[in-house]
Amino acid sequence: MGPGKASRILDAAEALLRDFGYRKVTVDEVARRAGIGKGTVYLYWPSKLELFGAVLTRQSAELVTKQLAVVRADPAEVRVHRAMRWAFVEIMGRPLARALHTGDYAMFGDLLTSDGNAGRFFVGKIETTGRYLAILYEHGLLADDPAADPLLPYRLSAAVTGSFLLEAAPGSADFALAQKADALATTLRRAFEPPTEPSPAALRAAADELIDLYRHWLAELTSSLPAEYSHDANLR
Amino acid sequence: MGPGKASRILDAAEALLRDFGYRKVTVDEVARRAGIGKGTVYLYWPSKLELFGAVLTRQSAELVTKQLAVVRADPAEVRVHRAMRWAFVEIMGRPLARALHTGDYAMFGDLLTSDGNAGRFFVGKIETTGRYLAILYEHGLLADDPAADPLLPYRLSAAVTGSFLLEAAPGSADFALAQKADALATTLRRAFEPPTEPSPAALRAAADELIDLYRHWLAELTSSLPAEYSHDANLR
DNA sequence: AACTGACCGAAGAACCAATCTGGTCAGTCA
DNA sequence: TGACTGACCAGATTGGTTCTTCGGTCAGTT
Repeated sequence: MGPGKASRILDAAEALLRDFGYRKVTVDEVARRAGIGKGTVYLYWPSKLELFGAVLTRQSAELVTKQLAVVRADPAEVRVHRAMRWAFVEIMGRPLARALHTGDYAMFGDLLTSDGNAGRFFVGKIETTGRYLAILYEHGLLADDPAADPLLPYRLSAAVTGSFLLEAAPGSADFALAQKADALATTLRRAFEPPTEPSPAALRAAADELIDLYRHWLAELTSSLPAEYSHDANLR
Repeated sequence: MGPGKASRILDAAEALLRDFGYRKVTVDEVARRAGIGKGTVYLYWPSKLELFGAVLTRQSAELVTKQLAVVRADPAEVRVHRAMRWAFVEIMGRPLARALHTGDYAMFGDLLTSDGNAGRFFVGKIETTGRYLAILYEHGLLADDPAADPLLPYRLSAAVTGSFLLEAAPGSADFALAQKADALATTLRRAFEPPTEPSPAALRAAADELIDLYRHWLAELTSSLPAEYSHDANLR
């Protein structure tokens, strides 16, 4: 079987969103590009807002799926500085994810400001980050105990955010993306990880737990997507 | 003698800028608040843009003056994590500086986007940061050699920027300002400073050089302000 | 000589008619 | 029968026009 109808609609919506932004894209345009009638779109999503919300959710699901594969291939990728370095490069390579993380909200219009939509999206991310840190500390991959230091997620967020938002500002194009990713990794390794190199066993154990965490997160993300996305091999 | 006329105009412009933003404030309003005629404003500055540019320059000069005093009182304040912690708290306590650093550009309108104005302002800051880092490394207060690592200023900027910009986003009000400042300090100390505690002699030597650097910077800032600001005791 | 405020043109606000678009639903098609 | 469609509607948006405001000037006042 080829891609389902829902997927084709999401593909069309995603391409148009990338090229013209939420406001300039009409539901009719999306339908025509997907080769269907406008009414059909409303058989799958109750509103334009939900449709494009699904585009973002799918994008997130793709990212999590890919990171899952990366960690499976190399357990050392669980380490904060490796995971964030990977995420930085990956996100910067995706126009949509990039715009989302560099604060380029012109592309999204009301899509994010309208409450409820982006809310759940970010909350899931914050929760997952908290558990991620707990797993790392448990296996000696984090310098500070997240349970004893409630500011740790904030501190990590602050350390990472700068790299993303500087990408939006001009004058940061002086360096290659890989260099900036390395800079972020260096900062994170020193500021959040223990000075000693982790053992392969600890990495393996942490990776196993993280994979489980990501699989649950992925299940949650795909649950609000068309059914065909719930059959991903990673969920088994 | 009381405050000069130029100062009173800047005071009026600053208060109105803080309360209503660049676009909503008229030159006539500034003049009336300062108790003078509109034409008089144009005897001191050639345009509205330059007038409000001077407001920002004065704000910078105040910050540098204050930091100068802080470093004079305690040489340990030259250390990256101390200096940035101080700057973070100080800037967040000043509505104008805060808006400038949290990306709240609604307050500034064309004031920053119009080329040439903000350009020089930020360039001076970048140059000074570069020299600041060189001084620190010279006295063993920095883990990496800025001369060998051209990305260091970028890396520091990225690490600091996040703290400022998270202040603009909602949901960061969960923690006290002092806690967030401490978080920033911790990240910076670990990511940029050597693991060993610096000697008082090194701090003293670095502080002396930094004070000199700041005095030159201050002279540069006040040179584009009305003459009365050039007589600051710190410039002697 | 320092200062002022009436005045000018350009930029922006306010208004309104014409157009567009999110969402619905009666009807078509397979 | 049920998946699908596109004409239709009301509310939002746009574009064009008029009216107002404001940055900057300068002849005149103090």
